[in-house]
Amino acid sequence: MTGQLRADAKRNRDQILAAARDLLVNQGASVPMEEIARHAGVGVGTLYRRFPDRVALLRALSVHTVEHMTDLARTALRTEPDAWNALSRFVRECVALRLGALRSIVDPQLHSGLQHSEEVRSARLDLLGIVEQMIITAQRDGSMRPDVGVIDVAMLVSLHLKRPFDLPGTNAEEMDARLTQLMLDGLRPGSATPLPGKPTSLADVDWRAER
Amino acid sequence: MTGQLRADAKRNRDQILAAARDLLVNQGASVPMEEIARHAGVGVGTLYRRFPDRVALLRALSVHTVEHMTDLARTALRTEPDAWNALSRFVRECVALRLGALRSIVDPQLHSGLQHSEEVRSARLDLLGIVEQMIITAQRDGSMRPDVGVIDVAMLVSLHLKRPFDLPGTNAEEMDARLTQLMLDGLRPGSATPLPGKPTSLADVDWRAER
Amino acid sequence: MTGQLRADAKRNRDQILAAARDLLVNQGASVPMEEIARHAGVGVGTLYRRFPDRVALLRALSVHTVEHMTDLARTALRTEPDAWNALSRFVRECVALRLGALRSIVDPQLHSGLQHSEEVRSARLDLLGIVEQMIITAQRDGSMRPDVGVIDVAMLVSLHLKRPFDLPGTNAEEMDARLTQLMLDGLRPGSATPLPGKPTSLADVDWRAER
Amino acid sequence: MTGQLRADAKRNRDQILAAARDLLVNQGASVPMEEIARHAGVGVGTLYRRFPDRVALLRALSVHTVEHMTDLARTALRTEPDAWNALSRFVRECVALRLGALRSIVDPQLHSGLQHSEEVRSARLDLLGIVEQMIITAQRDGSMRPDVGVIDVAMLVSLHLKRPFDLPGTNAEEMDARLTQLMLDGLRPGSATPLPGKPTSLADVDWRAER
DNA sequence: CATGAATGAGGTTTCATTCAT
DNA sequence: TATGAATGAAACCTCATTCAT
Repeated sequence: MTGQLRADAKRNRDQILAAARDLLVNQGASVPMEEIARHAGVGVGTLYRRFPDRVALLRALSVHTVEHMTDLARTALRTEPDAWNALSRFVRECVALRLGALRSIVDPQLHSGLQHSEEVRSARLDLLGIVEQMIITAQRDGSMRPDVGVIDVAMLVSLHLKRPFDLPGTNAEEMDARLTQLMLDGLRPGSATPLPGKPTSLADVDWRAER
Repeated sequence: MTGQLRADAKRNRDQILAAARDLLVNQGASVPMEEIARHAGVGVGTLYRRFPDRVALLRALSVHTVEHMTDLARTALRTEPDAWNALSRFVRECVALRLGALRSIVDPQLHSGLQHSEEVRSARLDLLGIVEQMIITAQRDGSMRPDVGVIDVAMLVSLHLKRPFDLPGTNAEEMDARLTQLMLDGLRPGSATPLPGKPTSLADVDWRAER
Repeated sequence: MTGQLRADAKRNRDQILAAARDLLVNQGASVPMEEIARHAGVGVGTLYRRFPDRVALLRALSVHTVEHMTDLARTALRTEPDAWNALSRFVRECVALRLGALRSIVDPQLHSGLQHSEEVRSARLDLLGIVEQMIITAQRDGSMRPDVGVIDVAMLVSLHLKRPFDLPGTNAEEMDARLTQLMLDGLRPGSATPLPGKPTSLADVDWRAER
Repeated sequence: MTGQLRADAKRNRDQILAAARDLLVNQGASVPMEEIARHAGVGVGTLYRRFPDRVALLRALSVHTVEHMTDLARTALRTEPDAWNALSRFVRECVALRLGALRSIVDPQLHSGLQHSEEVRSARLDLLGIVEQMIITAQRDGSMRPDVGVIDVAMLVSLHLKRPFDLPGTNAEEMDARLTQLMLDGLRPGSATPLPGKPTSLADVDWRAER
């Protein structure tokens, strides 16, 4: 009985998250709460009942998205023949789905770190752990240049989550695919040029300090 | 006397543009006009005298920035030994100066195309013309993969103008440099993987239609 | 079975009234209905089933409180040696219990008279009747100045129901007691100064007109 | 020239404070900001330009009012033949003008101490200093009971600032005057009954701790 | 009948823009 | 001409009340 009610509530919650994701990705970080509510087919009150304020919504969205990415990563790792293929499939999927909580939606510069709840942080660590594993294996296989680390890849991906602009004579999906491929090619050993500094691994980051 | 006034006016205009750039790049697209005016050391009234509204300011800023980029490109082309070096230096400089971060702020998607004044368009064409020239030459030299076009490069650069996030254990400038290098390596022939679609050249774009 | 239900219902009602009184007295007139419900350990729905709206709740609370005051008055009259002692004990008890703080919360000025249900009015008349009786007797005894009426006393008491503010170096109960005593001393014949106007007795009030 | 502008601004500020006082006194602490603005004849924006938020407005109102009271006190002390007369005139004037920032408008219980800016505190200390001086002198003269202190009087006055409710057959001003007189009579030596505790003087209060 | 989810009107606050000085 | 005050539309958020389960 309560289960029933919860079902409705859950559906609403999901619709809100979906609407928020759509609008944030397509129209930028300043979409009015009312518009999100409208798109989700609920009243503002409902939105605010689920998410006490804008930041809470963004946080929930982050977690949700990162978890989705983690699923994709795990599946890729399980399904693809080798680590490099897993990584590149994962990256392509993230870009195609514009799964951007890694950074572009919940932008540190814009929201000054408010979103760094423990929940977000730990979801992110899970994900990055898997990606790092892919990277290490691919490097061991010789299919990836040895001088890059998870953080390099994470940032690269997060940059590519920004939607490239539409130009007449250009197709958005194709553009995405091209740019992603160019990025992946840059991670290959073939044309590697020495990088300044050292790769940062997960262990190198002081997550505590990440204000 | 008018000369005096003009000088003052010019100084005001420049201060406003500088302040706007700083604030927009560092604090995001929603900086209030009043804050821009304050940082420029003028009243809002003065700001509005120079730029009739927010969009006009952003447009002016775009033009200004693109012109700066054009200077850099020309200089690089003149100074560097070959086209590839010119291109990579140009790209590095743009990223380091975060030039054109405005491209991402004054984003077609975000600001619904209002900024496509003739002025912006033509400044941009100038710039892209030079870049395309660099690309074609570099490709002829064999120092750049042949399957990319200006638009690919422009979008790639524009993605990299987004400031990567700060992580403890990471240095922002170094990070910038690493990511830029990875991007440039992806443009080399060494590890080129076939790209979907065809490269778009300047001539392929129907600039009229670019709403 | 209905008996059971009734018992439950009664308990709910009482819990709601108690919670409402606590919160209204301590946190002011703007306590949300949801918070009252929560404190009473019921859902909002239940609260609204018992009291159709906020005003109805306040009305019920008024009646409840006034009835409690009436009990105190009757008991004081029965127990104390004389009318003055009865009156002062009654007043002290009201202040100590902050009874009728609702009078000030459910304030005619504040809530535009909505609460003047017949029920409230008649409960109030009962109470004031007893108090007037105390006053008349005390005045006859010579223990109270003759130029004050029930309305004076009622208003005086109602003013003292406002909680005095806490100051470090001050004890709230003691402060209450001191101020109440000062008020009572003012009602004595000892230092009486002529008052402007005439005392108003119950009979002088046109309760019909009290919108 | 700026002086001119300031003059306008000043006038607006004063109108806002006046409107706020009226509405707060007559309609309670929850008057909408918009209504205050409307009554002051300005737009909401103007109100918010002068007072960053509701609390700031209340604070300013407090200071303003306390300063007015201080004027009244000083004048009374200068004009009246003795301290007791000065004190009672001062009290009567405060009540008549409903000058209530001492406590009833800016209610600690309602606004949880936010209003305790240094400005308010010091204005209040000034006022209380003068009142204490009146009290001490009056007590020395034998015209006031010796067992009360400033804090007693301050609280008494603050209680009386609440507007007594209108009853048909009753005149508000007269009622005010009667109640005030009763309070003053309670402060006389004539009918003094021992009070619990000790009087608190200004020096006894730890103003630092007054959260 | 109890519950708590949903609703939306209304209050608070911000900010682009206009206008008086 | 520069200034900053004023304006009001629009965003954010709260809460009284209704309604589905």
